[in-house]
Amino acid sequence: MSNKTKEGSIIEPRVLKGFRDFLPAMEIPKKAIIGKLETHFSSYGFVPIDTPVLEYTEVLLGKGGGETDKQIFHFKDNGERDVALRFDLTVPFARFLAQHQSELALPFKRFHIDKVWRGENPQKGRYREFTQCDFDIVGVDNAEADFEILSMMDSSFAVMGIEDYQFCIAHRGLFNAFLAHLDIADKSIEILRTVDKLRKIGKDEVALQLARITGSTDKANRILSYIHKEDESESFLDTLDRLSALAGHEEVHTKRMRTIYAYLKAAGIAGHFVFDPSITRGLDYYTGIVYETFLTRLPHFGSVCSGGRYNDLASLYTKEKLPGVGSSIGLDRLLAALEELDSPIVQSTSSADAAILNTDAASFAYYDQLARNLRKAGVRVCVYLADKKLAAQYKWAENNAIPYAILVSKEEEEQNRFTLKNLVSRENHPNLTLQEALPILQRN
RNA sequence: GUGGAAGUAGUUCAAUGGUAGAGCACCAGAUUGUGGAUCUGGCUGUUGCGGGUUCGAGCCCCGUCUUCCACCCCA
Repeated sequence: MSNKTKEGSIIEPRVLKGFRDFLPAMEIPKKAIIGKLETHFSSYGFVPIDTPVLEYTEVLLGKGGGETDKQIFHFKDNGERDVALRFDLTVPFARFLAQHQSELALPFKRFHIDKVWRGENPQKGRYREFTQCDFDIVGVDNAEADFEILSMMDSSFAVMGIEDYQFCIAHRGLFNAFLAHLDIADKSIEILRTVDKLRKIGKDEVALQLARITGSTDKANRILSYIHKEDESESFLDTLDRLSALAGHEEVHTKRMRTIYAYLKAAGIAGHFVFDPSITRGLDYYTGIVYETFLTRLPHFGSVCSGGRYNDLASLYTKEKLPGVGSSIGLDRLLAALEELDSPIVQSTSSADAAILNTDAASFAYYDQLARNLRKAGVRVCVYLADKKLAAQYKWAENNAIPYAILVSKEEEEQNRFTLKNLVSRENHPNLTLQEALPILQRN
């Protein structure tokens, strides 16, 4: 294989707009987070699944709206089939459920961490290829399932080591009941999209746009009073009462939200959740509770974890009733935000706990044996493979964020001992046995 | 997809249309194989890419690619 064309010119190495390579400095923390989430999801009894990256276009476009159509990567495959890259993990999951429902025991709780593709124009924290971490519960439509998803969102952020975040919750069903009460349910989608911009363009501009959509200043003001809290400190339950009254004393959805909040309270995590009636979500398939997550120090980055209840999604593919609720962490956006914040989470890039330096190439077999013994004890260790001056070897270890060097003199080799050197403090621990070295290495 | 801004060495930044520079980083050596000092030398580069105008383009014009911003939408 050659990287040259027939003319002998070198092909410019490049990747598509919105697509990225991951160097170890970012891939290591990314993989670490994924590992933590997988362990965490499993601890709740969620199970992993996988689905194809490529699907029939009609399967993915079944519902979701015109915007999805525009953003989906689709093309003809070599057999002239109309195919598309998955736009999210939720729609393929609905297809998966319809296809395998006889093999699944409901309620079914699954997680799925993988890449999705959208043909949007990229920006910081916004890519054409990105990883979503989905977790969903299907087969039950109740407050307990809604709560468990919210509870897992909260504990997932704790597990990832992220602080300063806020979950903003609303209820699509309650809002639709409110619109029906105002007799403008037919304009629902347009209104939802305008309401969603409150955070960005402010209430005056939203009021103007709503008046244009509904043709009524009065209705626009009533929508505004629904989505905009005059009193920022209004409590979750007070907001709920106010919205219920505005929606003509709506009962069903209000009661659901009350129960969910009671569970959050009992679990001691209610403080991370605020009722934000302006959260509506752009995707059309949500029918109940919806939520977005913002990092309080970087709100303009947008939501890093969103989702909601979708009771009719699987109805595209089956007559069976398969209500679901779920959430998705936007891992790439989250990593971009953590990088922006100089978070220690994206700075832990060490490839090993210790490097055995090459002070005598003739001793390689001994170094290898020492490395094997350390690995058996659970230490991540590598042997420096080139034959260079020690200064270069220290530099190499430092560039790889390896905290300890291991040096073996002739005398130490004969006694099966070695010197451990802390590469940050440059402190030496000479003449150690493996057993003596382990506690020092394991402190990290 | 639409509109705007930007793109120079690995990186941070200079250069009126007139010969591509500086710090840091990197590599080699002085230097002894347990490094952060100093000195010497070196690569720092087809100025994102391709055309055009011009005696001459990093600079002006057109196209294109990428990044960033806004719209749209979203994780």
